[in-house]
Amino acid sequence: MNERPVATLAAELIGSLHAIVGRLEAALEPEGLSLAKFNVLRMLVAAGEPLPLGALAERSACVRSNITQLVDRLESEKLVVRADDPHDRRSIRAELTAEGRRRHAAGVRAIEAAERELFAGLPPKERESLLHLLRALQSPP
Amino acid sequence: MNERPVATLAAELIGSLHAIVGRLEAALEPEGLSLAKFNVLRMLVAAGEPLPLGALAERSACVRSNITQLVDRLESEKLVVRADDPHDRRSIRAELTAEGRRRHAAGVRAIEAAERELFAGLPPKERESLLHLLRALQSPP
DNA sequence: GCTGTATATTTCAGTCATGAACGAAAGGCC
DNA sequence: GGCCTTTCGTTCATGACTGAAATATACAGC
Repeated sequence: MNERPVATLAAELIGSLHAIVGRLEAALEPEGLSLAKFNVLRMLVAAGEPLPLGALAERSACVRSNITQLVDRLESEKLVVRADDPHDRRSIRAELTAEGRRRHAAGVRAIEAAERELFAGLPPKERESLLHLLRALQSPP
Repeated sequence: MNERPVATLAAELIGSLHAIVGRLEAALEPEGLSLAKFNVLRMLVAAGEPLPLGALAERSACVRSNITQLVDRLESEKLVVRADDPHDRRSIRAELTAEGRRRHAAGVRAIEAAERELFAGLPPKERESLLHLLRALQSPP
């Protein structure tokens, strides 16, 4: 007779996850970064080379126009530059600047500290469980 | 030597949040509602009476200006109306319209279906575990 | 070589969110 | 009554995100 728990669960999940995002965002803020901007820098560092905007959109699981604007902002802060792709004149690649690398490094430090603090109260075994449970939610059998 | 798992967990949490929100949002979309708008309607129905915008902001854990705009949109769709508070001339209360109630009811049906589907693969016991783990994350000991 | 179709980015309009600054009203205090 | 501070809602600027429409280039098939 109790239809409520499911709804309560969803609301709480969203609330908890929202709080986590907020903490990470707060950790990045002193470095002048947002999670969105940091993620773009992170992908560029991981790739080790300039990436076409479409690739960034794909890896971020977001729409292309979002990346256009995100890169606009990053470029206006001189963290990346837009560079032509010599092999495809439609394509534009985002390339890290030296300052972009520095900010990324600062971001990594900030976010790792925040994550250690965030997960400090959760033993590794329980972290595993949490991961499994969340994954179970995403792939309905 | 492996510093990565923590970061992976956080990324995964954020991914899950996005996935869950996305599914609920998609369920609401055919009814012409977003999660944000639905939540306002939900609070008004739960309260059983018109609520001051400040109260809505507090219960949504968001800033007041956000509610101002949300109520602007809801009002332009004729789902709520702004009514003066006779006891406090600063205060403005959001009041459900008949259409607002109908849309809320439709939203409840849509979102409950989506939530049942979302949690179908997760036995009740594991739902509890998930909740406990997330709560443990929020209150560092 | 042209034509059509697909791909890559941008632009624009709209939603949802934040924070600072503002005007209006309420309430406490003397 | 007249001040001072707080509270309430709004406005404005900005960020992050979406989806539709426009533009430019690439490429396959004829």
